[in-house]
Amino acid sequence: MEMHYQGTKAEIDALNAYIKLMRAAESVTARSHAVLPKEVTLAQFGVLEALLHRGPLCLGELAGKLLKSGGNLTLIVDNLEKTGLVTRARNPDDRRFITVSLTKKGHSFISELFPKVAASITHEFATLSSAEQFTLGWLCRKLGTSPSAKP
Amino acid sequence: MEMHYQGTKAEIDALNAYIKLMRAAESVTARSHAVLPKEVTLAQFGVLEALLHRGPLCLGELAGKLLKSGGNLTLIVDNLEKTGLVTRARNPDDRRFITVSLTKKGHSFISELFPKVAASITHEFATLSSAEQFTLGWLCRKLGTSPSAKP
DNA sequence: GAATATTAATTCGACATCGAACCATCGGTC
DNA sequence: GACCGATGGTTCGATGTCGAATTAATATTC
Repeated sequence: MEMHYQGTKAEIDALNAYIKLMRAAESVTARSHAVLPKEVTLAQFGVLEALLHRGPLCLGELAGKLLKSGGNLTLIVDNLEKTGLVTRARNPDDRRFITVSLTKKGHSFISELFPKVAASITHEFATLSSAEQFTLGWLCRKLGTSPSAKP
Repeated sequence: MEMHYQGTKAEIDALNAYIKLMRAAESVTARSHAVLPKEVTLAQFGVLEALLHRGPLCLGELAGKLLKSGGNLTLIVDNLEKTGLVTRARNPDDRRFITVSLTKKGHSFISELFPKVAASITHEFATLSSAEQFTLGWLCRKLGTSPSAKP
């Protein structure tokens, strides 16, 4: 939390904001996902949630949505398949693609779990007013989509 | 980015803010740490930075500062020791503690690297004004230190 | 239509990460 | 001074994560 670094004011301001940003992201995630049962990990929850709200997706789409590597998704889906929450199916039109779908068990599992996580996140954000949440979202959006024009 | 979930307004607002928070944290970290040479990972950089700015620390202190598990720190320090950037030393007063210190090589390495990362983070945050950075930090701080009073 | 390039997924090795079990050390108490 | 609980590190198994190499399938080009 303390800054033990001598830089310009711009650097100190940016580093302080960055540290707080990271701490907030980590601690909100840790607290709000404490409701996850031990049967699923955070990464697996992310896949199930994407499938619930967007329908069946192929592995590349999942990797894109979740900002993970392809090799990573292969493993996560492997583990979800082992526990019977999703299934793989080759796309007959283009046999390179493999579509991942929720099983009946997976659908009822994530349908029941997601509202609990949503409520938990909402509870965490309740320390901010609606306007503050909007401001936070706006600032984060500017940061996240920064064109990052290299000088 | 789109919300495919029907909840209360409070839930939708919170989830939107949460998604933007996570995306910002991930993308700023990814872009600003792209300057890291391939010899060190992000986790290793975190340890080196802590040692540079706070001096020698024992493993438990490192785990606390970086919010990582003890077992995790053992491995990260193992790898840093292999590449000769840090050393372990048992504390003679209390032989349970193991103090981790930068080697000469490690000190010059991180001393040279850190300013580059700091400049990169500053560059990423330059899309926000100083006041906006302060606001963002303040909102994140409220979120991160939320007492999370369970209802 | 056969050679080539592109794309999707998997595999693999290295590192990260957690949590639980384990081991060593210290600080009591009796 | 021997038991006993607490504390700090390590080990271990499972999962996650990346990036590079590989494989399978499709698209393109001549």
